[in-house]
Amino acid sequence: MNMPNRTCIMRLSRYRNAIIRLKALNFVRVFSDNLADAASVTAAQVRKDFSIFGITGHRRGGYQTDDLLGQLNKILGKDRTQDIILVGIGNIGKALLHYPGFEKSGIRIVAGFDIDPTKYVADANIPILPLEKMHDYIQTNNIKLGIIAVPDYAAQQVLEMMKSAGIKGVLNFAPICLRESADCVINNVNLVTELENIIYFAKAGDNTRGK
Amino acid sequence: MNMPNRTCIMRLSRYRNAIIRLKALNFVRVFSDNLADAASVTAAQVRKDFSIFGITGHRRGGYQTDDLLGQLNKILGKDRTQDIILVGIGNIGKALLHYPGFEKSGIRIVAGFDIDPTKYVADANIPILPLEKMHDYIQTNNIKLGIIAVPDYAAQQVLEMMKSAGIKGVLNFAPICLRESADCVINNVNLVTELENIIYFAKAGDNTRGK
DNA sequence: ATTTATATGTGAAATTATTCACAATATATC
DNA sequence: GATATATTGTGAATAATTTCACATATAAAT
Repeated sequence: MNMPNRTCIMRLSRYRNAIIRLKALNFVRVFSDNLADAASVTAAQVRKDFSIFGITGHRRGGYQTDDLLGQLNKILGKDRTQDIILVGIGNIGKALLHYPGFEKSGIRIVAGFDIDPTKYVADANIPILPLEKMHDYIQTNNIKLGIIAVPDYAAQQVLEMMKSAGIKGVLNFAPICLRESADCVINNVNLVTELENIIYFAKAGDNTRGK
Repeated sequence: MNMPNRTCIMRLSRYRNAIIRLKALNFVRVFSDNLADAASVTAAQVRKDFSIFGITGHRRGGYQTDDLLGQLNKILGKDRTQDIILVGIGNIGKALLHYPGFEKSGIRIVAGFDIDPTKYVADANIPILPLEKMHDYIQTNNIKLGIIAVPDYAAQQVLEMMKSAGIKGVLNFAPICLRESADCVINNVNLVTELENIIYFAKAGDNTRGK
């Protein structure tokens, strides 16, 4: 059995999104070709991805929509609520704090942290607490996931704090490339970089770019 | 000469970020190994990436920091301001509207659009206009780039409107995978998918995932 | 000026990811 | 029930990407 890589898991998420839409259209079963269209990949890729996880369908019968969704939910951790903390209640942080997509998807930001006292709101639905309290909070509540949305110069330090408290996975929006280590997975999302990418390829005119 | 792919351009952006930081530390020259560290790649990768663009350094002397930054700026479109429009003034849209990283990086959101009249602010620094006015605006101002931050069900339609008006590159935050076409580059950024990715690999424990 | 040490630039090799193609088999049809 | 048809599952083939490794050049040292 092959190990899935990052892009494979990303595709699984896309398949799941597609299945949810197809279920809403009363699809009882779904074919690799349908998912391929919805996720902009080939049907062979869909089946290969499924085979990594031992997901099987029926020859000529495709996949049972409900069954498939259940299996993807399990793989992607959708079988329970995922608690996560957010550090940096600035521009991006505030938007993430109230992003409805997270709640819809079983991801719950349980607390926010900042160094700026004017940001503190201890009694809110999602409390905003002093950064000094983060370590305790993580340990007391056994949090394993974090989002970093602080300025670049503070990101590395926040990461170290998170790791020392037991965080195992981080989504980083600070415009600096945080390095992942054996004990902590990192996903760097740099909004400027994403835009620079489309600027480049839009300028190039023809978009014959790879994956 | 090889064609650069998406990940190559993303790496170039990272190298650029690193160079800016190193310049602030008064580095006059920089080695592939330095950039590799900062961007979490290998030194050979850095040199291969540069060779695609004909960027050369000096054997045993590395790269002149200023010169290198200039070349990367040119490739990434930093030699001029990039004007871009934003559709969807919701949670994420508002954050992007005032994201300081864009301005710092020569990216200027020139107008926002929404279907909700309560969002309109015609006389603001960045005007928020009715969606019906987007087509004209794009053509009058010769805009080539757009950001989509609308709900999933509206994203495809907004994309079609953008394309018909002449947009050539789109950064999409709606949680649906928009398909790119020969005349328009698309970058899909799905926040939930990004998180699901770290949820999966953090749970897996060891993070021996590929690129 | 000569030597030495070190970093580049790049083909070749290795690795990783994707697509092809088809046997196996289940569904649908008659 | 038999037959035709469509879709899976997967090894093999291909393609893409990354790493290796070293000849080449150049900066620094003596």
